[in-house]
Amino acid sequence: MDPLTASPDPDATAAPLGKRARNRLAVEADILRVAREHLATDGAAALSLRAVARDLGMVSSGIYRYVESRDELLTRLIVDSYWSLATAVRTAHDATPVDDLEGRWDAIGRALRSWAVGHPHDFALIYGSPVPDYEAPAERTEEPGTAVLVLLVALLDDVRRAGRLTAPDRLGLVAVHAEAGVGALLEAPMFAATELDAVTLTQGLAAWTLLLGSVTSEVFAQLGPVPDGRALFECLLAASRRCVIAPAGD
Amino acid sequence: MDPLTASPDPDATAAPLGKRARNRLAVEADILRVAREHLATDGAAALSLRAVARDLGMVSSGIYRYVESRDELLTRLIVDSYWSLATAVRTAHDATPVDDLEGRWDAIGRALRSWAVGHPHDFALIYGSPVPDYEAPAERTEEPGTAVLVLLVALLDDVRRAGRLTAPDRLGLVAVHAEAGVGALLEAPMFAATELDAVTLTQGLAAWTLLLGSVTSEVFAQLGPVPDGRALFECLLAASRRCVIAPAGD
DNA sequence: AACAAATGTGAGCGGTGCTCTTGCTTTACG
DNA sequence: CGTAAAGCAAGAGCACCGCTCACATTTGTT
Repeated sequence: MDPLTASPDPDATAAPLGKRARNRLAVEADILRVAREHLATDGAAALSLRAVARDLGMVSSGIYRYVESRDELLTRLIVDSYWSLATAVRTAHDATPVDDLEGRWDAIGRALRSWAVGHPHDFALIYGSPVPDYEAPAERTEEPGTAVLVLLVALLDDVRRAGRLTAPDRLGLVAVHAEAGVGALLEAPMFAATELDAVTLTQGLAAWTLLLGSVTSEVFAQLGPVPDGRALFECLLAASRRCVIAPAGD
Repeated sequence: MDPLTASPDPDATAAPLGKRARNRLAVEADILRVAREHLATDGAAALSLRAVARDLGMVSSGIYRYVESRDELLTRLIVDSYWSLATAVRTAHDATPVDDLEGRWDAIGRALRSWAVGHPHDFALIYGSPVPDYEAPAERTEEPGTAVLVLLVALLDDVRRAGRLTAPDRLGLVAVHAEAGVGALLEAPMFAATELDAVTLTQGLAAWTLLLGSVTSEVFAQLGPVPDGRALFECLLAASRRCVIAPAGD
């Protein structure tokens, strides 16, 4: 089991960290590790605090000294998964030359797919049906949850700046609909450094929706058994790319 | 609660149907009705046979006379939802003139969305993350599950026949990838009456993936709060339509 | 050494899916 | 018509779950 965790450690307190505090961190890490194992083998719905405690050799009630509730554990796993995905995608993206726009899109898409295929349950945790009666606290998931989108927005703006944007009418986009649909979103801080308009953002959303839909469809086997998932994905990846980036000689 | 059910009744046995058999059918219908209510209010994961039995005034063990297990009840709900969705989509589609290709696509898309928005938990049951340790028996879900796809395939073939197909290179489709990805699928009986090739089918899958992704994204709120979901959907619907149907004057 | 905070422990509550046995009622058949 | 079979309601019970509480123990600090 890979560590999966890579959340940046904002407050690297150099406090001495007594024996007790150190042990607490270790136990918390153990809990998260075992929980991830259970998640990977049995899925989120089957995640049981009692089972995790049992695996760690502690009494069932003891785990509540370290984890507030099952939902809280789920939240930690979700945040963890978000970071894991974000770093995987970012790593792949950053390994591609900035001026290779198509390459950057493909890198993001392929990284997303391979992460999702490798961590299907984690993927389901963040992009699957929401767990009933549970809502991830926005203040903890917002940053990692939008990390991938931030990357996409930057790429989208680079495409615009390079004059490589696919013509919106190729997607049949109606400006007034796009404005109504996502215009207000452009006020978000995420778009502060960009010069994106509603139509372009909508193009980006179409591409992202197609991309995410491709991965979802494959991971959740929504189309039943497909001869070659990888090949099909390459086709859909190309289609999603074309939603935003026009072919070179155009 | 609308009946939701509309599965065709293939064997309308005119058997006398004694008192006992009649009661059994009534109880089974009651169970499904109450289960659907619970599903609509609390979601699939919170569906409890005990709670359903309690609502029906029967002892917890009694419900097992009518339902084999919780999974079996889930299967029935899934099949039910499939039929409900399929008839909603089919009804909307059939109300559109056959030669209005764009209209037919839009009708399917809008019907899908409005059904999903109106029955979010049922939608999650069908197109959400699969329930762990549970796999819907293919022989019971295949027919209703592919009903919508059958409709799309027919439309796709009509588009091809009308010479209105979007040029595949607009989607950046690579023939060899498409062949590897979905070529073998064309052997399925679903495509018997059509003359579709792998590339065209892949186009259709791209369009469907984008369409389904749009709905999923909205119902599961994957993008967070969006100003106007309806307007955004119209944009993505148009984009998905353009994956298969070229503009009229082309 | 003494004290308070952090931690470990086990019992217990109400909930779940599911099985089994015990009677009772309805149906079907000789 | 009577009897045997099949269907059914009811309850106890098993193992699991999330979670709480009172209590004992350990630990770090004053």
